[in-house]
Amino acid sequence: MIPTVITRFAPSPSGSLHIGGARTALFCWAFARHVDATGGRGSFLLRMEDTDQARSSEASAKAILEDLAWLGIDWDEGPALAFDGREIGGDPRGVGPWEQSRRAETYDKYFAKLFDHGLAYPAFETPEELAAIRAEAQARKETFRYTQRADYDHGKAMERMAREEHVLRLKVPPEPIVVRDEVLGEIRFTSEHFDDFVIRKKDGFPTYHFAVVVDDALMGVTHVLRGQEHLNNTPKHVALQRALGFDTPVYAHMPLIFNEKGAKMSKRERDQAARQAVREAKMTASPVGSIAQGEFDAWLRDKTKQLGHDELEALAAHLHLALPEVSVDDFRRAGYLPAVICNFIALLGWTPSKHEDGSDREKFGMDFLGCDFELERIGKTNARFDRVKLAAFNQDALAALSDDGFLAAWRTWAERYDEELVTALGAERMALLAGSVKPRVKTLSEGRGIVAFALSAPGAYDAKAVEKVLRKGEPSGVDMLRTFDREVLQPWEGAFAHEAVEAAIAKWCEIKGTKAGAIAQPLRVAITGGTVSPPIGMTLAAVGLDEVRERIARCIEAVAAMPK
RNA sequence: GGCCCUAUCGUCUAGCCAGGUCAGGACGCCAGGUUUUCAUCCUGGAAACCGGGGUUCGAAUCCCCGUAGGGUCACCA
Repeated sequence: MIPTVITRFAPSPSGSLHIGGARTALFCWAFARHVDATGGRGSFLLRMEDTDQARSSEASAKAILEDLAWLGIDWDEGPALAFDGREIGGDPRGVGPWEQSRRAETYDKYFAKLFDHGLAYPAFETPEELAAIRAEAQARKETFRYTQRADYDHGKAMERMAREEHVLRLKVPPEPIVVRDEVLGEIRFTSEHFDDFVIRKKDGFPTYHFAVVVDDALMGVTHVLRGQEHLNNTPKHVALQRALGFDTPVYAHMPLIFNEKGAKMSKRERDQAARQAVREAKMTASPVGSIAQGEFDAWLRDKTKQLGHDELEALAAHLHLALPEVSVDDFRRAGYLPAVICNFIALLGWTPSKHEDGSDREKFGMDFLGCDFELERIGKTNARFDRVKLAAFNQDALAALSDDGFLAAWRTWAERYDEELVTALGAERMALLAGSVKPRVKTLSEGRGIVAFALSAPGAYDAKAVEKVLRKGEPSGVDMLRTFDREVLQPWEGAFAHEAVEAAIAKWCEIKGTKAGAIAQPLRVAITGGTVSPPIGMTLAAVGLDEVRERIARCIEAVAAMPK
């Protein structure tokens, strides 16, 4: 059965998949699934726009594929990828290849068609010449538009083409173009606002505008969902479709995702944050070995320059700076759940249907999104990316997991991004602590902080806690620790398990006629150095009997040595 | 600067298209409560229709003008 609706996501493999791209892909995916759910047949296809030879890389293409797959955004047609037991992609209709760099023959055919019909013509100005003309126009406060020169001579142009570098431009007819957009309505562009734009670069590759129109048409794309930054490109694409005799697909331009500052979220955000911190710290020498001084200077001066991921992380660590997550991979490393990311970004610019009882819906999974996604509920206003709310969503989702489910997610994450934690903690203690970590973290990466006490003895004791919990009172906390150690820990028999410890503490307190806090807090300080930790039984069990007694002894000693 | 888009709590938004509700929800914030700490959890609260004109008995909702924000102006995509 031939799909009735075909959507596509066509990233440029020149970096990592950022959150805005992920949302575009998600909406394209969701719309295709929605068509499936309503009796039609939808297909979501993935294409790589790699016509920029200098910037594109295969590594980036692969990473983008993986990021999408990890998010659960599977493409029906496109590059093949095996991920997590799923076989994604393929070419059931035979409309590939999916990399534009491999479609040169196809483009050449359509270039020839346009050229033969006099709808495209060569131009010989160099980029420098064009830049000069633009600068002149700008000095006169005019906008430069390229139109065919009055003295254009086709015969001469043909001759020059054979021996001179040139581009191909589309001869755009002087008529207004009305774009029908599913989100924004009808938008009228008058002809004086677009020019004879380049469709083939001097290296022979098509420009984005040309490739996108040809590929969308040949691949049967029926619905183009993309960000509003493309709105001004649309009349160009429509002009091209007319020249080539293609149908115009349905367009839906969605609102942009903004950063905290209210500007379009950009891949350069992390570098900007780091650069600002460096300036504020008045740092001039590269503090990280892997960043050469020359590179550091250039990066500091040129705000378009980006450092490698690891270099940037190292620099941020040196500055004690938390870099904002921008790409899908950033969020993955930080320990956000893919379903939460999808849920959250779906809410940026789109609203789900209400619950049956009329109340607002906010939390939902991919299955629901695939059924519920309708174009008419896409909004028009740009949305600020609220990291705090995303974190709250992630925390809720984590908390909703069963203990085993959380453990699995935590371990999978740690095995990939914090191998040392897995080794140091061990499978058993990780399982023991998972239930305590679960309600205390917003992201999986925060787990390490919660279990830090189990990894090593405190290096120092919080002064305030020592004063309040260990020194004050009669008997003092230190006295309580001594007695507790002597009466409960020293004679301990059997497994030193969470519940057993908890029960022993409760019983001991009853006998002593004190509140549980009177011993729990001193124990916390002795074991962790501070007053905050998981339930006391769990805290002790995770550390182990011998180590607990050792830490108590060391704490008592340390407190005695501390100044009052 | 030209063109294009947009405008409801601090933020994401419902309500607008088919004018009439104390303008609803979520995150955050504040105040209580539960709890051996922290976190979780529960209850309550403050918090918005950008401004000005119209149309109308009645405007967040329709129209116009301002203002503000954003996007875009490449041989990048």
